[in-house]
Amino acid sequence: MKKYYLRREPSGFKLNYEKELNQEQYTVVMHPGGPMLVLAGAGTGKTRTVTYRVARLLETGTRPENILLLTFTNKAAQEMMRRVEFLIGRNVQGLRGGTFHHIGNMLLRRHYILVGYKGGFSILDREDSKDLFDICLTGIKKKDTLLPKGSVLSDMHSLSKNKGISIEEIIPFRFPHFSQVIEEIKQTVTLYERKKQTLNLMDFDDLLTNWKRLLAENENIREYYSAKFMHLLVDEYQDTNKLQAEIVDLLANTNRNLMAVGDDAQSIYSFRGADFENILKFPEKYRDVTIFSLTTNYRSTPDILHLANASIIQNVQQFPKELHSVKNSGNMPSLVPLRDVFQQADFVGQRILDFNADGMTLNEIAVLYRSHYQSMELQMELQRRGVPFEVRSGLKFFEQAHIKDILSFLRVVVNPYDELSWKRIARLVPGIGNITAAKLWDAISRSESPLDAIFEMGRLVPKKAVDGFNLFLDLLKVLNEGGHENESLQPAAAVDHLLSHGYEDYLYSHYPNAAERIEDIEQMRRFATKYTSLEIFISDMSLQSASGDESDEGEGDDRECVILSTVHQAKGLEWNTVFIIGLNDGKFPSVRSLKTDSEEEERRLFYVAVTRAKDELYLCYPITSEEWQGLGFLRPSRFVKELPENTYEEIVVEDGDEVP
DNA sequence: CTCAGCCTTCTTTTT
DNA sequence: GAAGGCTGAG
Repeated sequence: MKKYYLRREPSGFKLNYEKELNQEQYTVVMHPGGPMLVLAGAGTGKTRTVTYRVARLLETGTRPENILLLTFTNKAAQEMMRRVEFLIGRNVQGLRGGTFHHIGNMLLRRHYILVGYKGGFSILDREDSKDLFDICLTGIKKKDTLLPKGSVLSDMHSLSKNKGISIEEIIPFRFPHFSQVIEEIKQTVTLYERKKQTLNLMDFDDLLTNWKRLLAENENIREYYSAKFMHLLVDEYQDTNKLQAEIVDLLANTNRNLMAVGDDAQSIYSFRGADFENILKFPEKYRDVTIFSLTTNYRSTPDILHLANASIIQNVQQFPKELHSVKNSGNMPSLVPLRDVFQQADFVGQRILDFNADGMTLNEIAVLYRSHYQSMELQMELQRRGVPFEVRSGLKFFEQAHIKDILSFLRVVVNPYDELSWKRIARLVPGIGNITAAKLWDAISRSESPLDAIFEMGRLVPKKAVDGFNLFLDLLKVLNEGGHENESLQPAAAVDHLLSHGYEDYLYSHYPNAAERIEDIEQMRRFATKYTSLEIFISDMSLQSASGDESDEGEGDDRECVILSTVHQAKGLEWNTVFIIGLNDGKFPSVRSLKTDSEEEERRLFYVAVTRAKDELYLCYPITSEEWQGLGFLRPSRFVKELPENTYEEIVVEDGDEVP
């Protein structure tokens, strides 16, 4: 169906910028162009400003395809585009927005030849990258050498790529333990790089490095895209890394209409190479920059903001700033010592029910924590009390074994030289383990046409596995032929076929929670119906950040529920009432980050958590613990202890007369 | 030599 | 609850 829109005259937008924005926001939105740095504190209407800015650009005649919006999550991008459309009252065709990885993926699928790749390359997620490193290690590792494991190597390599620091420089600095084996590590990395290229695989970092190479090494490409994207808007600039900043610089090359939005106080991704020097040094890099500050907070009560300000002020490295609230004073934030994690769960559960009884919807309540495992007791407690909740942490949807299994089948069809996927799916056949899978791969990798050759490999398989292997071949046959002939096999049909021709049985025989897993795959199938290309479907799945949930039009699944989330995933969101649990020294801040000298980053994380709350804030910490090592007493978090006493009110919790 | 199943260990944060 | 290591069965 084709839609026609009547072109409106510029005034047709009817946006009253002066009325709908405050003075600070208004100046940003109306600014003519050039490099802009917008320092936007928490809750100061950052999204609003960005979306109005985009609307304004469109209104003054910029075409949608000449605007690029780079965000931190796909969700943020979608949200912003949705709001732009709402503002101007119609669909905006051609407006580009997404994460760096997403846009990189999109461009590289168009220009893969220029970076030495073949079409249909697969994307390695964290675990794949780790597995591939382990494979590379087997060739290099000698008996007594103390080489790091694949997972460590993967981290090391990723950090080096994202920070633009070589391996030999980064090891003494971040991984001094391995200073003796730098040569071996370098060999392994080289092998890894080569393998990715021959197997037609890109890891997450390659989506950035190859994107940068594409722009840096090809003048015509650089000129084309930097001319095309007349206006660049980068959200969460404080969490970009060196590589991403370089890409932005290359893209801004021609027009220099670059608007970077961020808040140095909310930089929480340095473990991933984010460098908030990017934001601090932005003015040096762009001398003609105009700097804006948004300091009026619309979200939180003055009481909550007071506490947040008192916390962040203890950081040395920052642009000092103070947010002021426009709301009326409310309740003091509560500090709640609890006996142990069970009492903590009990307290939070009961408080939630109380709020709910007073008429607050559950959607306005969130519980935040530093690490996923801290939510376990609470999950059990909420279950027990019948409080619906949604967990937004832990294993991502697409990282779960059953999802990856399905994807691996699809991946070998698109990229027949995907070693990891071949090995993965081969091992699903009963009777085939690592050894046989490796033999199969060995034969596959030598063959001209793996998808044909695999059918001749029956003799490599042990007798007891033959039946299973034949079923496996049948499956592949359907997937493959459907794909080749006339592209009749749509992603959704492929998923469906896998499920109904064996994988369902596999799940039932291997997992007690097979039904849930099947439900997940069903959801994936539904999601797949939006795609006509396997290749695009697979890469989108790999880059999908949201936990697979709420991919819109999920049939009425927006039942009321409490959100449980890590602080990292809560960035950019807000709730009426926020509980922060597990505020103990060693947990939040975590011991590991204290060792690596990132206390300030942990404090920023605490700041992010606190500033999610609109009206009610609870800071909870258990006093004792029955955990394995440090049995006995826990100390309250330093972030709590350093708070001035006039910023909170302490609550004492006693066991009541509740009958179990 | 291969595989599967049971055991222990250990939980940062994520595109 | 998951992932890796060890052991015993085939």
